[in-house]
Amino acid sequence: MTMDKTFNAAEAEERLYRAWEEAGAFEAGANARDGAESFSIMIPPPNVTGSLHMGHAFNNTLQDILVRWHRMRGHDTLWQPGQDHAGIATQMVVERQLAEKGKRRTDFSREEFLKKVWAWKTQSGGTIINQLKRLGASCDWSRNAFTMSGAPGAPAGEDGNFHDAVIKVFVEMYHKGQIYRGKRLVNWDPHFETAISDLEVENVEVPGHMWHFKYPLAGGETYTYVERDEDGAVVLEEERDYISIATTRPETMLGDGAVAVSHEDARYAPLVGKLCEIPVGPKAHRRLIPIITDDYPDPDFGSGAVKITGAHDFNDYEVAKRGNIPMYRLMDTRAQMRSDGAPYAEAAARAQEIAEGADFTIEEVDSLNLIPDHLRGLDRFAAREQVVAEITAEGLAMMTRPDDPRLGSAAQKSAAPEEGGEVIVEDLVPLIEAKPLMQPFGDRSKVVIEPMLTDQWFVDTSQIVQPALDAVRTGEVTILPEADRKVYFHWLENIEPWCISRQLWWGHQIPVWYDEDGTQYCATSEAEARALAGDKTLTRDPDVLDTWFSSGLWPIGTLGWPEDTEDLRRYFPTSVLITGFDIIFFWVARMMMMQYAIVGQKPFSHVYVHALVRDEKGKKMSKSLGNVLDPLDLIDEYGADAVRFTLTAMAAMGRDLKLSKDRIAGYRNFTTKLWNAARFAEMNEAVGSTRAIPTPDATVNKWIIGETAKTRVDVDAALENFRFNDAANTLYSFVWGTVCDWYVEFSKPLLMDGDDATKAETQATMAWVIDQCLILLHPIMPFVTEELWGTLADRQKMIVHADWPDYGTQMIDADADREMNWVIALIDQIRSARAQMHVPAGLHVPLLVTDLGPAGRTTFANNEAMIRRLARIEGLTQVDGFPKGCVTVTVEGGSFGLPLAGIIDVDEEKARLEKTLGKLEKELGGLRGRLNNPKFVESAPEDVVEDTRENLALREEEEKKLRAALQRLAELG
RNA sequence: GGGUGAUUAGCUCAGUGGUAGAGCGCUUCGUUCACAUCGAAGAUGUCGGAGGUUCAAAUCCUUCAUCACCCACCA
Repeated sequence: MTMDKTFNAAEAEERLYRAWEEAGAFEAGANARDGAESFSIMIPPPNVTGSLHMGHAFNNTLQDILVRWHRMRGHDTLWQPGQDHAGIATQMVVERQLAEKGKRRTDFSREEFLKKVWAWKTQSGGTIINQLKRLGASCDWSRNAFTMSGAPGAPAGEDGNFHDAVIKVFVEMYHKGQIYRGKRLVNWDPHFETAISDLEVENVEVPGHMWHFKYPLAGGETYTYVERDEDGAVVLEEERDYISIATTRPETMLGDGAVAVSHEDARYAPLVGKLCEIPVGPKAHRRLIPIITDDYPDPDFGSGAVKITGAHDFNDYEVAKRGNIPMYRLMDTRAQMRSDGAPYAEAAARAQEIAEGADFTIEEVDSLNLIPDHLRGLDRFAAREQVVAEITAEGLAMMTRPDDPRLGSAAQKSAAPEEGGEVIVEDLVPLIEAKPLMQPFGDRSKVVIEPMLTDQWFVDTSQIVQPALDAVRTGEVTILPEADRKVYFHWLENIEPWCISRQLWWGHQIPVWYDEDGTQYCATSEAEARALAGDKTLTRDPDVLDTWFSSGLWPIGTLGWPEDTEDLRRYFPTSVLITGFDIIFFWVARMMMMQYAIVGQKPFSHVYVHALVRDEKGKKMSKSLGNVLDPLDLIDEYGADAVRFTLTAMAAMGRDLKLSKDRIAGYRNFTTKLWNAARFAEMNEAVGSTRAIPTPDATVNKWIIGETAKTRVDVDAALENFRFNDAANTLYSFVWGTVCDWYVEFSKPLLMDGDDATKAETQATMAWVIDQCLILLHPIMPFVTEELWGTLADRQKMIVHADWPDYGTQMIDADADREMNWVIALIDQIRSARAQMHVPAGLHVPLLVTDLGPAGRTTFANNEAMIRRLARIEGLTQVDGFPKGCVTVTVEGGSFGLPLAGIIDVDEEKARLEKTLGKLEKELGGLRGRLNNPKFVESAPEDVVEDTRENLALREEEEKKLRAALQRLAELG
């Protein structure tokens, strides 16, 4: 049988993966030794809507390396796969499909809609599984989990415990007082009409505008406004009948409950406790609001006076809570100005009573619609234009931008300096936009988030955060790299209540029922709630839970909790979590809190946080930039092994990796190199399935066994410490640089011209070495190694279950090591000299030697065939002195000459030797300088001093020989 | 505003106290029977600047500069 010249990845990968699956190679516990320790990893569940992107490829390659490594080591290994139901993202996909048919979600009942989502999930949810398989991920697919398995309405085949686990956790935490419902200001997404958490919004700065408006004082009252500079000198003093308010959101003026100034702001001190008028709305019903003090206003910013709109701004919300200021909600769920409730006049009248001190409740205030009738139903941005235009027309706008198209001609007039337009400004105004949603519809919704006062469910994180902090502080859970510990601590130490309710349909519906009076009944089922409620009519809370609430239970939920399962005992707590830095808060921190809160144990022992995959220019890959590299395309082009190896080799801890196709091509070449080394072995019958470590006589064979042992030790140490790139680079240089460049070349004369015994032991050694390469590479490059493993010999087991070696550095033969290093140095020197002297490749010349001692002579003789072949020389000739026109090379213990008179240029040789000498002298200078420094000899460790001395002696010897060679050249010239 | 990281060969990056490295690219040579997705040889660095600690600094400390990211953001 003849092997092809290259590995056909496209053909082999699917076949090999199928073979693994058919053999049950990835099942939990496969290849485990009796009584073996367990090793378990939970996959970060990709969104069920997702398709494999570079981040997944990176993340799962690293997991697969660890999993395959542990499995080969005979550990009881589990890689738990699964998908996340991804509330918003999934609902969005299905809603878009409906939109194409001109339908909306609300055209269907909740049950009908959910049926469609499930149908979509059943049909398309497996996409990412197949893509992970293409990458070679060795998950136990028989256990594939889903964060909504077992939910009501789930079709056949979607059964499981996850829903029950989620509900049980909610109920338990509710009854412990760790979950509560309350009216709070939350980030509201007006497009999806749901609350989202702080983590799901992104602050972006866009050019905006800050308006300054006059709020007239009640009853036409006036005061003296005095502004001073830093030294207290008066810079402005004038009578005013208004207070100036700056805002970026004029439309929210309709909901102002007060104006706040700093306690220390002398300018406004006379006004505190008085009323001012909101300069918007029908003149007959303008509302008056109190001027109060609070710590929040900064006297140096804007006018120093802040309007307080508790229902639509996070800072105002805090002020309003402190000062018992009513919070008037202005918009509906789509962020359009409210059109519900009583007419404006009625609401405004009631608001006026409240402003003047009447008692009120949050609910009552929330029911008041303070939108003037002509603005009702307008989009918030249209309302803003309208409000600005109206105020401006009244002459109450102080500063504005004359060219602002939203303002119209009235604005331009009012901005004229003579009419009190003080300064023309354009500020950067922070807006809050929705974060990018998940794949495949990755573009952000672009909708501007509206802070909205709504009833939501919260986890009181302050009650459950402590164990999550302690675990990392004490080292019970380790986080790598170190820098990410700080990120983790910082967030948890400043944690806010976690809003877990979402106004969606797709998700775990909150297990709380209300009776007519609004009393809550939290229970695991409606029957249970009914039992609590007696004969009252119950309605269930329509909200669903934040996706991260359920994925926070991923470790225990996938292992069968709340049942006390065998799996939990075997695989929990899990060993390692491998994840991207972008979900430390979303997921890692929450899993920590939740697992401790529910089962009182850590979810995992180690967290390895990896960085982002960027494009070759260092840009984040994004659809809008068009710089996305699709891992599946790359796998098609270069093979999964090359893609995996590239990601592994670039996985330096804590640093983003810039991916380029050149790099992948380079590692594809590496698979070809490995393939051809194996092909060479096969052609020379250096193959076999023996597992015993060979015990050869030939030095070169002893040497390569020691090199292999070093490599195994280094690879294990690297993987033990999550230094994936070290593992990859160690293997790369061993396979290419040591095995292919040297050992295979050394073996050729032995295999072709050696005696039978030498040939046989070399075949055996090479077979073993190649097998070791395959085994050690298998976790990183599973496909090509499995293919070669099967091609080279009949095996008892596939390589996926091959025994990971445990031999160590005791296999290094120090004499063999020294000898081969000498041989390699000699060959290097001769090659280098030949190349620089332009000696034709075809010319083999004798190697002359004057001063090689008996030991060197033996070493040379032992390896003569190899040296002759690789350095292209004829035999060794003892001479009394080198003839004229001889190229000289020096190695430890001797100098050699290549008689090339008439072929080489004497001047070139002289230049070459002088260059070598120059480098040598620089080095000698350094060495001598150090040894002449008494402090160095005193302070440096003994072995360092000793090494330096030895090195100096060697270099001095070399220097002598080089000088002699130069001397001969001089005589010649 | 707070925090974290980065700055090393033309490019992308390893390298946490002891003689500056890899891959890619570049130059020269090579059709020897594993591999041209290859081989051999070669050039290229005041390790961001400035101080300091040390016998010894790319590495530790201070400071500055530039870049990146994260968090919180003044109405």
